[in-house]
Amino acid sequence: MNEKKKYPIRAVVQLTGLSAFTIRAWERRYKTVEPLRTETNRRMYTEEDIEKLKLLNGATRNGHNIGSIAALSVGELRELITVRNFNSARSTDNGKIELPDSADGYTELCLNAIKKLDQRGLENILSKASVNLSQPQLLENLLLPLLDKIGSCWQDGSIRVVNEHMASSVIRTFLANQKDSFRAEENAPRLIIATPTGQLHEFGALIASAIAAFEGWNAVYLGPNLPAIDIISAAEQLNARGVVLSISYEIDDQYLRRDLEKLEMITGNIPLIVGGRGVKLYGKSLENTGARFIDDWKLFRSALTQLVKQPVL
Amino acid sequence: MNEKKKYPIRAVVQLTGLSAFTIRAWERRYKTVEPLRTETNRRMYTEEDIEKLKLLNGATRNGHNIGSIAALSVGELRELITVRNFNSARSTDNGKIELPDSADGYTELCLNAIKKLDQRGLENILSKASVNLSQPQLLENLLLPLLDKIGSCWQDGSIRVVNEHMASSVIRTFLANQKDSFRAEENAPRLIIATPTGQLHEFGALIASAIAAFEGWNAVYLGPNLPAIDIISAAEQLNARGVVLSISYEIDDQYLRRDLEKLEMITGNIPLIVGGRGVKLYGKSLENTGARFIDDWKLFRSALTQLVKQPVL
DNA sequence: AATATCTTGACAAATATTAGACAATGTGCT
DNA sequence: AGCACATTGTCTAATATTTGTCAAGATATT
Repeated sequence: MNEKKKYPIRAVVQLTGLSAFTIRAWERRYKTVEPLRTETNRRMYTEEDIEKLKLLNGATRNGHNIGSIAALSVGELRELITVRNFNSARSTDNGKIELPDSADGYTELCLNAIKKLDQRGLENILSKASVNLSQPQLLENLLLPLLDKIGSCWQDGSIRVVNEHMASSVIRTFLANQKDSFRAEENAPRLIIATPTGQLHEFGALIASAIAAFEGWNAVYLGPNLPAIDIISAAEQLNARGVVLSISYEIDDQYLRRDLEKLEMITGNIPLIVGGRGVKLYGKSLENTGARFIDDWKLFRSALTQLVKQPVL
Repeated sequence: MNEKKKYPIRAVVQLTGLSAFTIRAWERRYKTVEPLRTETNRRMYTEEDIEKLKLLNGATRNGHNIGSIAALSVGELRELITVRNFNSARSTDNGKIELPDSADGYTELCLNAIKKLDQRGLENILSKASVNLSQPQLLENLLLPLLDKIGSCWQDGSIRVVNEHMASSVIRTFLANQKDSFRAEENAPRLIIATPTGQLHEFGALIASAIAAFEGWNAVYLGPNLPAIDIISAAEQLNARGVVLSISYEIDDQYLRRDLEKLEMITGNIPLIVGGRGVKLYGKSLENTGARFIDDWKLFRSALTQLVKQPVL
């Protein structure tokens, strides 16, 4: 009953990040989308139109030229983007693929907004970035460096607690939404993501959730600071294909150590991936669980795709 | 309780942030709302009228033409504003959950999803509820009772930590998005919201943020667990019209007490509202700050509208 | 008496529309 | 390399529509 939601061009501009000029030019030249018109000749777009424009925008940012992809369907476009992303190693064109479209620039912008306590501004920048950068760039070239910088600025006193907390809050919901916007099919393989006891920083886990969702997993994010046993039993209850733990603190923690050692008996046949800066400290405690250790996000992606291929036991 | 309270146009202006000119023009041109009249022909608006106007205001800010959305129902408008994740056009609306009529029904559904660790289900129910319930109902009749129940279930052991954390995580981003849906004008009066040192539960503050945004404030949510001094200095830096602190724990905390006492010297002329269950414990520490104490959400709403009217010092 | 609200009509700023132009860039051909 | 050509985002100009704001004059409220 609600299939008749229509959006005027101004809303589309806000939603896609494209300029109205561009949208109209694309329509005129390539018939990308041909929105219905009101009686007074105003364009009215459907949600599907908008989705297609978003995808086209993403694809062009990644080096495709609009003229040759304009005719593709939404499905084909989605595939185009994920495929591109899958084997990002291929560099047929002359290095232009790297597209250093200044994720750094965004990082600076974000940092400024944070220093000015400009919550709204930070939200806006992130949302702009999310349409102008590819998902891996967004996470690995913008958010991770940003979180690093926030950390160091906090330590050298150039930002205060409030700034740090405000930023955390915004980034946290941004990441959660990021994950939601890539919802997989209902029956996609499930992945459980959490941070174990004593680990309060949940950014690693949130980023992992977003990546997993992007890679087509049905990612269930349980939250920070959870006992290992509970995590595993949740994984069993949900019939998960894998479990991801994020350990960020680089401080050895007796509790956590003991907690992790318990995993050994429970982990059963559910593959376990452990990632984060603090991961090296606990290698010994986890050696009997068959856990895979990862301290690099690219590795995480490939570990996920491996996991997909693995037979279900 | 057939509270047929009626509001004159002056009140509607306060509550919606629209000008009286605009409200009348909308009525004349698009029949947005057609309030009843007194015997002397003055417009008298119902609460539903006001909500619709608020929603229309929000939708126009999101790029919609007032002319083309004026005829939509309240529900359709709420749906229109929830732009966040409509990426998934393949939402598989298997109407297998029939929509409850009351907020209580939704609470039950949510609790079930939480017990089953059904993250996606919980998200879906909340998002459905947000279009079928008014904003006050959503917060006060669904989320608050739900949080209470989660708390008691957790204590009597009928749900575990994972369930509680998963729910927190989902509800938290839901609330943050709820706040974003009602973004006010850039120059709307600013309100700073935070929870002081030692207070980790941020739900109260998040709900306050959502309410404030709904009431037309430019709500800046700083985060949980912040030193009072930092909160106040942020308020000054941002030139805020008010500060809201949320104190949930009902355990007396020496640190917090001392921290709050410092507010006295800094609070200057920025009105301070303190709310939450734990608020009674600290009355004495705050008595010199002119703080207003609030332990009821309806009171919070009215306190906000009072604050709007207050002259800027 | 001062203020608030009502109706009607009107204005002006903002925004959308089309067609065409331009500059920057990439591509292909010699 | 070098040169013609194609691609593409941005922009102008002229026109039309949308929409917030207001003035004037009447009536109501405080």
